[in-house]
Amino acid sequence: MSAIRTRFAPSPTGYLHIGGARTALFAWLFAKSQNGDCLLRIEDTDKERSKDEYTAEIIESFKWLGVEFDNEVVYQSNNSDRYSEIIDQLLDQGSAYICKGEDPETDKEYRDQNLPRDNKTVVRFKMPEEGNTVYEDIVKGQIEVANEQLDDFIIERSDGSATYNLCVVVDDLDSNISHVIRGDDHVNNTFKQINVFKALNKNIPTYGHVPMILGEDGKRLSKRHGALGVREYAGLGILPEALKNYLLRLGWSMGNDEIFTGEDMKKNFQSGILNKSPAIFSMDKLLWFNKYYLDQMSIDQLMDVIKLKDFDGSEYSKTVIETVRDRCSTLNEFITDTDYFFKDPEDYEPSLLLKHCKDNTFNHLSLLKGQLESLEIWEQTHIKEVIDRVVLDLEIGFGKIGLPLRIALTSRVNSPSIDLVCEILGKEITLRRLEKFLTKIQNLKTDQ
RNA sequence: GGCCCGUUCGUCUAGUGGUUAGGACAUCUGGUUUUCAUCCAGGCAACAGGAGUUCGAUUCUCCUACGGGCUACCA
Repeated sequence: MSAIRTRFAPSPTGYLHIGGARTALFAWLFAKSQNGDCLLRIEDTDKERSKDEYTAEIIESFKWLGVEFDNEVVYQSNNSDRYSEIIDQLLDQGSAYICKGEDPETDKEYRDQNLPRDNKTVVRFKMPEEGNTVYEDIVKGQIEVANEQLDDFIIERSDGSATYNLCVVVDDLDSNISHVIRGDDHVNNTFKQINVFKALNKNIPTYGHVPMILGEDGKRLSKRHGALGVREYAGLGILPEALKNYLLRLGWSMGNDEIFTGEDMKKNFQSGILNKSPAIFSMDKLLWFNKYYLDQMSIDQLMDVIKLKDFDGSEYSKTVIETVRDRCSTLNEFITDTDYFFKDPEDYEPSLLLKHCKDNTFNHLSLLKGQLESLEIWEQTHIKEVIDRVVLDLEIGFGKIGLPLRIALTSRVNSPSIDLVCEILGKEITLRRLEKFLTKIQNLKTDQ
């Protein structure tokens, strides 16, 4: 009888950012953990700022995140007749009044005057003038405000359209919302909405206000400090599971546990607790979660989500992924850190050459190249033996020859073990790159 | 300014009227690694301040400070 039903109600005036995504996750989990439904409602009554493309982006973002809403998406723009109906009812029963839309205090004079409606007037809701409005918040506990603090707020604009605080109540009513889980920027609206429910003589839903997310500098999250859209995290190479897990842990906890997969979340959400205070976003920790989920994936799964032409399912591409996976904490790093496995370095950082190629580097590398050419079994251990021997013979440190070799083959100073890289690349490609590199640094020397 | 809410390591947090205040991320130090990363071991680090209540408060109450939110014919 009292089925759990929640909703997430964004206004399509921008992309879905992580704060909204987290609020939605909590509303969704609250319902799903109790066999309930969670609806998506697009609050597009602000015709100026609402855009269809944002609606599409929001829906896409949730699809990616793996948050699936129930029933049809509700668009407030479709419900204007219904809002007018309720406003008329409120007017008829004396719970609202027509006024000139000046400041709330002067408008109050029209409370009982029955002004004629025209295209200049607005409709205000009559707030109780005495007593308190109190409610029990699921996350914050009891919250109370004196009614004298509350203004008679506008429910119908001069153009005849209904405003937010009225639409919300009507839609929550019509959708049979049992629990309103939303951001705590709405606590003050709750007092207004509760009084509308009362005027309508309807049951008031249970409210739960989750605190906001703050940027890394502790300030309100905005585009300037890291309030990226959900889709942008996807672009950064973050896995949806990781973002979801991180967002959950930002404000929700169950003992000392950190890892919660999609199923774990639903199963345990009721056993955990929601924090009352705002939390600061940390990219470092998100990345840690991302690495964790990356580690759980098989090579085939990785190949599937990376979506790079070079990762074609061949043994070679699998080997590449296997050898670099420890050093990657985002999907994108699999792409940017493996290019040298698929094509010869085109150019080298001049500063790199300058720093690591000294006078005798050419001779050292030439010697090494000669030794590698005559190596019959092209395997890591044998390649390592060759390098070790050359290092020993020349009485130099490994870095004197290993680093230039790494640069020659990969064009960078960090890579997996260079002997392993040689093996994976194969003898032919290794020698080819070495040859090209030798020519390069020889010219470099004659240029000087 | 008014109103509402909040405050445990740098960050996310666990926890209790009596605890060596726990974990995770970050950081630092070792070990592994010829580089980087991974991995392993260890270290540093917190109850905002002041009054009460109490035999005893991080935990309960009040005040202050600080932080966040709201204060639209936006949502």
